[in-house]
Amino acid sequence: MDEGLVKEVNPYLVTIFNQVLNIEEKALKGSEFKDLSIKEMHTIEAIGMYREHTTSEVAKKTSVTVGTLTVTINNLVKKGYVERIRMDNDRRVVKLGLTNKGRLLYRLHDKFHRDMVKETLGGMSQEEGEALIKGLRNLHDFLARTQQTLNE
Amino acid sequence: MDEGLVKEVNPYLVTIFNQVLNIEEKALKGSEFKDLSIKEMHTIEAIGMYREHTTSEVAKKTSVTVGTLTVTINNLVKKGYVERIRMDNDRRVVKLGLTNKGRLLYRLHDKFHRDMVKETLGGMSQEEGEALIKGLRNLHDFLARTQQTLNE
DNA sequence: GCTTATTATTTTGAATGTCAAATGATTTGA
DNA sequence: TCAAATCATTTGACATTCAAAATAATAAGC
Repeated sequence: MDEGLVKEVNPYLVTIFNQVLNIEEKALKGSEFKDLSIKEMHTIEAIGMYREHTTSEVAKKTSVTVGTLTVTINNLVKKGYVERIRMDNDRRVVKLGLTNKGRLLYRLHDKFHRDMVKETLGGMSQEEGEALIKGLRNLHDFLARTQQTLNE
Repeated sequence: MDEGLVKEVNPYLVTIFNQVLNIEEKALKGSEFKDLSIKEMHTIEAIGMYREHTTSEVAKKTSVTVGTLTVTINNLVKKGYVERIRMDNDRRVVKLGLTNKGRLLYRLHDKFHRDMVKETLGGMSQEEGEALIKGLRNLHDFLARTQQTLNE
């Protein structure tokens, strides 16, 4: 593999990271959902459209402790985006779900992501698109392995 | 462009973001630089190896306010990674530079990024690698345009 | 040369995000 | 039954962040 490509990929990755976070933050602040931070947005994203995730699961997905998540959820419940449902078969367990307001926001955010990806793939052929996916999959798998190693 | 690809790219991007941050955080904590957070690490990355960036420039690059950056720099100076040099020709301006300790860390972090990218590109042909770059470039340009629009 | 505006940075106060440890509630298993 | 395990919440201490105000230096206009 050409060393020049390696040099080129790195700055793109770094910049893209910052850009995405920055844009999402600004888009939120300019919308009807300005009472939310980007962290809260991503918690809503992790909860998702279907009431199937427990506190522990969402905490793992967002890489925070359950204690931190509980605080976040308290705020989101207060603001009307999330609801807690305690399970009847095991009353220790709480499932998290989005309210109608939460769902509306979820779809909006999802659309932003879709548009971003569509734009990325726009002007690429089917073959190039598949190569991009392959690259992302490689990256994803490498990261998963690395994460595994660090947790041992 | 195939709609299926769009659906596949999105989850990869989201997961990759979280993975990278998580791994970098853990790698730091397990190294001799455990007195640094991931945010501080990225500030050092933005300052770079050559003493040429002002406070304002680095703040813009890392997407925080100058006030926030000043606080961060205060800590990094205290910990011995960064030094401030006030310019003689315009004494309002402060240029930020890395100390030897800072440079050592910078190179270590840079190596991590390079390994990550090498692994990503490993097993890909030259053509596939170029497609990945093209995708990243499209994404980067789209984000830059979006950011521009939001700032108007 | 003075006054005013501009530019660059720092300080401050308030809100949010974070973790580790302690606590509460419930279930499981011996 | 009751001790241990599991799931979630609360609490206390810091870290991170921004907006706004304060400070400082320089430039511009008269």
